[in-house]
Amino acid sequence: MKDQALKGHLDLLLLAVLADGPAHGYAVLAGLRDRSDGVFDLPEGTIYPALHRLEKAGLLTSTWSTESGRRRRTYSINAKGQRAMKDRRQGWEEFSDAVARVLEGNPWPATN
Amino acid sequence: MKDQALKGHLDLLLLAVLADGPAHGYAVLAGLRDRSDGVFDLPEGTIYPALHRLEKAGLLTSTWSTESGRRRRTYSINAKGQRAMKDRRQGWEEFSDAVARVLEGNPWPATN
DNA sequence: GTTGACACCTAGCTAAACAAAGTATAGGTT
DNA sequence: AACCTATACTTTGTTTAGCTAGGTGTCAAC
Repeated sequence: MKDQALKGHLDLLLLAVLADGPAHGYAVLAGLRDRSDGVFDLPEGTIYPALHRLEKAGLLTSTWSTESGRRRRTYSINAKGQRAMKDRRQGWEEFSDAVARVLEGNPWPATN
Repeated sequence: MKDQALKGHLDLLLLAVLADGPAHGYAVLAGLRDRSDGVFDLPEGTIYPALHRLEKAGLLTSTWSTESGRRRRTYSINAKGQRAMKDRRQGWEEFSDAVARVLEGNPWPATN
């Protein structure tokens, strides 16, 4: 994947993964990789701070647990997060549609 | 449009506009705005440095002219730029397809 | 004579993704 | 026992591209 391509779209991806059910960071990481067929194989240094940011913004809540000796922080999307996801999803649609229109080419003769 | 959403995708948009024919910076600005139905209404401080960057990268060439008293720098996409555009276009497809897959939701039961 | 569209420029800021390091457990291999 | 890999989480600091906010100048309209 191209450098910088993710900028501004990661939040939506994380929210979308967590919208299917609570998951801990490492599972989100794996879920994102699998769902995107390997395109979004993101480093931990990307995903953990992003989850912290989303929790701080009040879109996620987290709870600690221990599964077979390993500490896990499980994130759940809340109502505010659901709303934010819908907003960002709409934003994504608008964005990608606009890109598509630009890529489609010029609808009027290139006079000037 | 969301903050940061453009990061990493602007080059493709500029190359796509210029692929329809040479244009000066301000015309690229307007073209992008029109083609995207106002979604990409970008400030000059975004577009001019980006065009400079692309020229420096050898994807565009520019020539100065004067049209009714106003200096214009007209940019043309060259062969290298055409190739770069195809690459980035493919990158965009891959990226947006991957986002779409993630947004589609979980294809397997959310056990774990 | 001021406003607004046209047309260009750049220094400096910001924020988000990332690299790179660290901690720690469990399980398998040699 | 020593080693490695996968799991699981954390944080500091770097990068960079878009944007803010200013600047220069022309022309037409009011």
